[in-house]
Amino acid sequence: MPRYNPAVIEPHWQAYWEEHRTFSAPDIPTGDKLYVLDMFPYPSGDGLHVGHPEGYTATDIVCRFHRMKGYSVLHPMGFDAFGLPAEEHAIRTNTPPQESTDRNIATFRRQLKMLGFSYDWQRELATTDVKYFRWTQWIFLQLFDTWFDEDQQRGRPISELPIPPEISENGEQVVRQYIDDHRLAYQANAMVNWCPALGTVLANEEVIDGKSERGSHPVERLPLRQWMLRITAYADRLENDLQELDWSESIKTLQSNWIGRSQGTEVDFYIGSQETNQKKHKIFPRKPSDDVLRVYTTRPDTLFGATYMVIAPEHPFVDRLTKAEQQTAVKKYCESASRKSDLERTELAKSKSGVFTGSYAVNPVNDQLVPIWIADYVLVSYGTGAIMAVPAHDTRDFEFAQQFNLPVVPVVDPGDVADVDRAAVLAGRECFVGHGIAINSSNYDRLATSEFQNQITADLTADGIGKQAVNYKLRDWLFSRQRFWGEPFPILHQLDNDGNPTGLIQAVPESELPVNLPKLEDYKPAGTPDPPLAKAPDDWLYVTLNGHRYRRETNTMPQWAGSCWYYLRFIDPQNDQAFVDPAKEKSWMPVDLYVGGAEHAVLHLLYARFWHKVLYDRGYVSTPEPFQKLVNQGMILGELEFTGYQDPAKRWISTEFVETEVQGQKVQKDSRQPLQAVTLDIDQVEKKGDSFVIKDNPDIRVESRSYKMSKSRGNVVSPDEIVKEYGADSLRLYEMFMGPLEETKPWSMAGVNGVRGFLDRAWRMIIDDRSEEIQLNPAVQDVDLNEEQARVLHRTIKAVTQDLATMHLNTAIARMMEFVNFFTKQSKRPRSAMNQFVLLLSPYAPHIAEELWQALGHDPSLAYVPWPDYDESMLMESSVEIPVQINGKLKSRTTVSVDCSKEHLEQAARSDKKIVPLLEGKQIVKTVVVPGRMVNFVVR
RNA sequence: GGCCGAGUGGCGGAAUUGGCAGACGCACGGGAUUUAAAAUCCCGUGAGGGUAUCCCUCGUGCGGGUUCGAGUCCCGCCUCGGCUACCA
Repeated sequence: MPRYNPAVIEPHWQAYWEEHRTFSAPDIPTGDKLYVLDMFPYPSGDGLHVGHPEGYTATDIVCRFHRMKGYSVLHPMGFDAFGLPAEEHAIRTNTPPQESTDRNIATFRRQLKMLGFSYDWQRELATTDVKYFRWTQWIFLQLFDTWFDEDQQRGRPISELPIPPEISENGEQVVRQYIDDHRLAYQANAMVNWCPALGTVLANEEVIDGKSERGSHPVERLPLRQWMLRITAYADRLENDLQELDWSESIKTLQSNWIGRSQGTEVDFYIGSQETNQKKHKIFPRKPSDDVLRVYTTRPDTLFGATYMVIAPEHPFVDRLTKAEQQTAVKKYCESASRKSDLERTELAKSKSGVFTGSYAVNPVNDQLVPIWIADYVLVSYGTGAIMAVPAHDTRDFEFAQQFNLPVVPVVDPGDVADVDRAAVLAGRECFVGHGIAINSSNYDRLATSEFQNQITADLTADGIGKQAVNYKLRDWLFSRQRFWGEPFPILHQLDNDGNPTGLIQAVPESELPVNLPKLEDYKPAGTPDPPLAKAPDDWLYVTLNGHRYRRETNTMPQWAGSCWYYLRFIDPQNDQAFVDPAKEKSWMPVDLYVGGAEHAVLHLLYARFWHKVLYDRGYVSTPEPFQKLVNQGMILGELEFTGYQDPAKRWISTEFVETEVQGQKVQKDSRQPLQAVTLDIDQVEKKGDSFVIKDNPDIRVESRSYKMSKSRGNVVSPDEIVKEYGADSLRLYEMFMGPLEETKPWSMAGVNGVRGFLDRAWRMIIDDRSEEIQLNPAVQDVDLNEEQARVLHRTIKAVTQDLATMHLNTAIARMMEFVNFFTKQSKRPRSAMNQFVLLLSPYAPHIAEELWQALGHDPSLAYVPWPDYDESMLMESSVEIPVQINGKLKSRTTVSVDCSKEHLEQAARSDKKIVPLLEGKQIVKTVVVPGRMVNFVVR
């Protein structure tokens, strides 16, 4: 077998590594450690996508490199296996979801092994393993057992929660309620997407435009008892601790924006009877009293411009504030609002909607009566669910005021600012949201916005009608799903003698874990909002503990749960005494490099960091953050496509006359006629100016771009076909050669063929492809390197090593290609250089490298052979070509010795035969000489 | 609407961070080998032009600026992509 044949050598070396446990990691690292983690995949029925191996290959290269550098490397893989598709499959086929999950995992495992990743497969786990989710449940119990101490800014055991006397004097029931209200895991009523036609509760992503994704049935919003996690308590720490992390600034801003901390002021507007008017308190009450409507604003300086108020349709005061004559209208409005999805409330609503309650409140700063409206542009879940509306200085309020003819009172003078029509603002005809100088604000007039804010917040605080407040866009985490295929909650609901819930809850004792999923008769939806587990057999559902009868919690945890801590379990995957051994945890954590798709940039990473911080506060982990360095790989798109557009009469329409409608339909700009997309072949088009046009009709521009890979577009590439045709090493190499890891890049089959060509050439550089047996190419000889060969070798080692350290894997491959191009032309190829090259190549293309290493006469494996060193002195060339410029324009090049002095270089440039005539008769104003770099004469 | 990112040959992308734009690969063209093809090897390949084995001009989305010198820095735009969605 003289030719490079990946189909033979790849399975051989995979079997070798597996048999010899080449990549098993020690329990405790010896010497330097490196923990490199891939975001583990959801094992879908479609198998691996070429997007997966991109990040996996990059991390594998880093791992293989560090093993050769002498590090202890932990590089595990597992499966995030709970999830909706498996449950949908179970419903359709009436088979337990475990079965399809196991099948899919087997496919993923096979595909991952086929790509030669150096995972320690002994540590493989799936979130659906009972042995794993036993500890997911255990961590939930820690969250349940923790309260957040605001003063100390950390989570503490619930047993240390101080109980105020006014609580404890009301008896055990009230105390237990108080305690439950302070846990990090607590129950609340939250809205769910209930679909009566399907008889099930849907996840947000299953709802599209207010209809179910499957079957397009109407979806209602329904309040349901849910488990929540108090992530907002950790919001400030989650934001501040980002600073210490080696993550890209854009991901940090993304998380920071998601947390969305804003500082503002809470203000009470009096809504009681007119006679008493507003009361002033000594101190601002923690919970608003019944006769006030509390609002949150970031612009307390605009209080004098508040001309009306708005409460959310779900606000608890809706009924109280609705006057008899408005009853019908309000009821109708709130009902229609409850049917709207969040999306409909925002994007699709081109104009604002709302209804007047009939009630008024008193503006505390000027005692004016302002009408209270209900509108769905105010969200009940943010701030206090009520706002003071300042149409002159808030675009949303302005739109609403225009719609319903409400007064606009300007209170901020913008002054002379570009793009602002000051006169229009002062006349209330335009809205201005910037800072300026106060007007129409009594004795606050003439104050600058920020001074005003400080001043009025102090004054409101002194009067007990306001105080500074902080709000977050981040909401508490809705942590339960009405689904079967998830971790059961280790929670019991106490029942009274009649079998009704008492409202008291009880954690399942740690010794009773795990709470496994029951076997069900069928997986069909119950037809009620009850979770499927409510249909479980009684011997699962009902529990007797310490003489009480309990019913198990029937909600399950969301898919995020298992992925919140898997990186810890990989450190000690078999431990049945603890979720992770503390000594092992301390020696391996934190994760040194975490690579995955940007789609998890916010939620997964935020949730995992939150759990980690709770575990840290409770002393179970040693680092405040789990992932020290994070890299987000870019998306891999399908092959480049050319698309032309035709109208119904099959006439071509150039792209500048094509518009996209909201639903994605392409239409002609003026006539709004729908257009047909036609895929064109590369040789039907040509480049003209900035765009591509139809060759036979150069006035017609066409679209040229790559699209996301999707089944419906039919541009999905499977790793299986690439490995079959080109081999795993070619796939790995191509994915790295495509471009920078973080960038979005289009797939190209021709590109895969190109890197395969490189591996073929590398093979022939070392192996005699004419012989029957594997034997060395006769050009490979035990000879010393000549000066040039040594320079090329050491330059390659240096470049490849440095590029690897900075994860510029595409240019490292280019350097190795240059090496092969050079040495292929050498009639004598020193064996030592070939050895070094194979080591450089091995992290990228490990199978061919092992094969070549053996052919060069070494024992397997090269996985722990020291990484080549380079000698800086070998890189030096004796002479160097220096560009000579006149007025910054390149005019000539001159060759000088590498250690040439500044003076000498200038002299050489000045006397260059092309430069001499150009300088003749000119006055040299300035000469710039950068030794080893360039010379520039500035002349007049 | 907001935030983030990106615009360099026919295509993917390089460019030591202000110093020879287009490394490397693909595609394409020419040649060698071959009965022929595949494979392989060699040469060429940003655009335009000229007195054509040599030389000139232009050129990194557009318009300005800083600098001896800008793909790289600053200001203002345009286009595309991703995320997000009335957060008061």
